[in-house]
Amino acid sequence: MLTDRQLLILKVIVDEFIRSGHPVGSRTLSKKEDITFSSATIRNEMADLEELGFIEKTHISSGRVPSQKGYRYYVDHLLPPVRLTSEDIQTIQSIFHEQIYELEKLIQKSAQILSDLTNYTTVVLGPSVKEHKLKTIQIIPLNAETAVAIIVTDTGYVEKHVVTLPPSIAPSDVEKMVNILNERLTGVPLDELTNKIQTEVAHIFREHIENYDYMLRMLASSLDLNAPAQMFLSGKMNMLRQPEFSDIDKLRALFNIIEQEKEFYRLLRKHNQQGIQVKIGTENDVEGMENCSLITATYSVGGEKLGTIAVLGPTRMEYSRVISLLNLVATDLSKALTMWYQKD
Amino acid sequence: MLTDRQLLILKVIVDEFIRSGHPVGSRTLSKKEDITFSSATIRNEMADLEELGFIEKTHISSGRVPSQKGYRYYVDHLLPPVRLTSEDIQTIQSIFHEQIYELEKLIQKSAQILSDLTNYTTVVLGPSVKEHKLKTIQIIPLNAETAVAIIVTDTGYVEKHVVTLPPSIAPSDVEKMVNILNERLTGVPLDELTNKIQTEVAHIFREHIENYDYMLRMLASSLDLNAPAQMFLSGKMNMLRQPEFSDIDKLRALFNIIEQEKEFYRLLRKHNQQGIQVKIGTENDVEGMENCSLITATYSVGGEKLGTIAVLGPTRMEYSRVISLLNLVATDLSKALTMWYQKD
DNA sequence: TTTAGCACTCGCTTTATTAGAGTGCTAACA
DNA sequence: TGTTAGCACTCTAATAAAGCGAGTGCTAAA
Repeated sequence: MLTDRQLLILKVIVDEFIRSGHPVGSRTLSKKEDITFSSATIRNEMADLEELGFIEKTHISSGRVPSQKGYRYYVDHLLPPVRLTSEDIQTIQSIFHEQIYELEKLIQKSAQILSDLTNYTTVVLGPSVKEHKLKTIQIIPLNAETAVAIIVTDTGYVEKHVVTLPPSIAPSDVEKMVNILNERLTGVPLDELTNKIQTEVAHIFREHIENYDYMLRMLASSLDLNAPAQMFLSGKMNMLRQPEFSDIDKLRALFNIIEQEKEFYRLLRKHNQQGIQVKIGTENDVEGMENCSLITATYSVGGEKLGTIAVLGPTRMEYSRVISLLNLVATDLSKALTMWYQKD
Repeated sequence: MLTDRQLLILKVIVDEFIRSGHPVGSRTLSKKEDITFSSATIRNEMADLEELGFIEKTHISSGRVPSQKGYRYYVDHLLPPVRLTSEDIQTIQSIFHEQIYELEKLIQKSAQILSDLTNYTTVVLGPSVKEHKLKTIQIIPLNAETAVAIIVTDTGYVEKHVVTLPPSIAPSDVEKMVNILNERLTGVPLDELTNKIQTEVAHIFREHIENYDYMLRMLASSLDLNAPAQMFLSGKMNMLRQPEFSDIDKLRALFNIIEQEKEFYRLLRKHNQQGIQVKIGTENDVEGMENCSLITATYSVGGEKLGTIAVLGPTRMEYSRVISLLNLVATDLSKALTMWYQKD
């Protein structure tokens, strides 16, 4: 539908606008090396491209700016193949060459490096803990009334809850309880714990433990992991550098969304298939993100999706570079995690 | 040195400037209810106050603005006694009436409520974990190579480290080790752990544990709590509302400081005596905080300082209100914590 | 000592002016 | 028929000029 020349012009407009941030005029365009025809010709073509909705004017006699549709087309069909500099590659691989033993740290580091390299904001949705398998439960009494319940998973994830104990409970009962729990529940995925306790543990408790009812309720409440999945954010402040957010009100609107985290959680969860996904402007379907694009990738272990890693920037984003970087980080992260999980 | 009338004028200028954010002129002042004399008189007095350095002009024919010295005098001698609204008081006390069993949550909540009520940023320096006493150490093997070491203190604080085990170690040895550690170290403050291990535990290890050397080093590294004390921040984005930071560059400078956390840590640590402390502008001695004031208070248990809670805002801050709120929160937090600790 | 009055100073807002970048259209050219 | 040069026109952004208003300092009178 679009001629080669139109495609060329569209591509150069987007490239140039991403580079400079200013609307692109026909004269500027005609001076680009790839362009062999005159500014008048370009003007004609631009009029067509505008009619088709790929580019827009900011005012009647201004240069052109890519529309959302234009960005979409650019991302889908015109992305220049960007080779990352070896510096970038090295920076990224350096984190994965270090021996890092903590999942959270590794993820946090990935997010940080990505936001540093892109100058945008990075969001990572951590692996859902629900599928991790219980390694051990410990209940450690702190004083007469309270104890801290600690759950450790096979991935090294640790969660703690401070709980109140019934005043009458015997220390030996707590110990007995913990033993029963570990005996029965080790290896069970966290999201099945509550169930399993009801079906398999409850009746044993009933036999052996005083106050079993109270204890069961306590367990249920502290095992009910309301924390859905950890979210890691890095480079929030990079948004301050983007000229599209030099307006303090827009900035505030955006930060509101970022700080809420809820929306992001939804957006990142949506991404289910493998590979890179680019959502431009209103495609995100979040009020206040009309001027933002979100590029997401999943990371996985042995083909099974673990979480999502994403870069948030203005629609005028360096798509090509960000996609390449994100791809690399996601791949390396997946590799690192696969190694990690294989140790079991 | 200052006449009563000058004091009155200074006070009204500061109050009015804090309220409106605009330089205060003699005519505006003369209309205030407390003021019984004419604008010309005020002009004369203002000239004197300016000469003494308490107020400044933003330009030659502008109204007056408090200087840093002016704020200082105001805070030291002219603070209007503010009675908090009962709403404010209720809001604050509501958090402390709930039963909250986790120290971190309680502190985080205090910070949040304070930033919500003041519309400024709140920083809390958590209790230094170093003085907490060890309740138990657990080492939970995850797979052949790694284990997670968990430290629990008498306050319910939990810290974890993923560690590598030497391939040759026997599970029974790990168990033995943990037993020895708990036997010898329970009740020892965290910052003495390393020491105690060297003096009391090392030789026992030597007798009973293979690879004792490696294990000791591992323990040392995972017990060396480089985390000095947790810092909780709340309401960072409130700074976006302050007109003094409508300039994006100033905003960025400030956020840089806030995100670094290092400076704050230093500032909050400095505050050692009891009571409220107000640091205005350059008194903070941090580049980029010339336009900010920091109001700090300590919270404590039984008279012993545990941590610091602070509100950061522009020099044009509602000192009176913030001081009252901070005072209340710090007091209530101390009470709540005293209750908490008494349970032992 | 206080106050009224007045000349004067600036910052801020509005209005004009201009330069520059860009467009659309037309007519001529290959 | 597609391409290009040329031209009139539009609009922004930057700069200058003008007027308003809030405020000052000084003087002289009460």
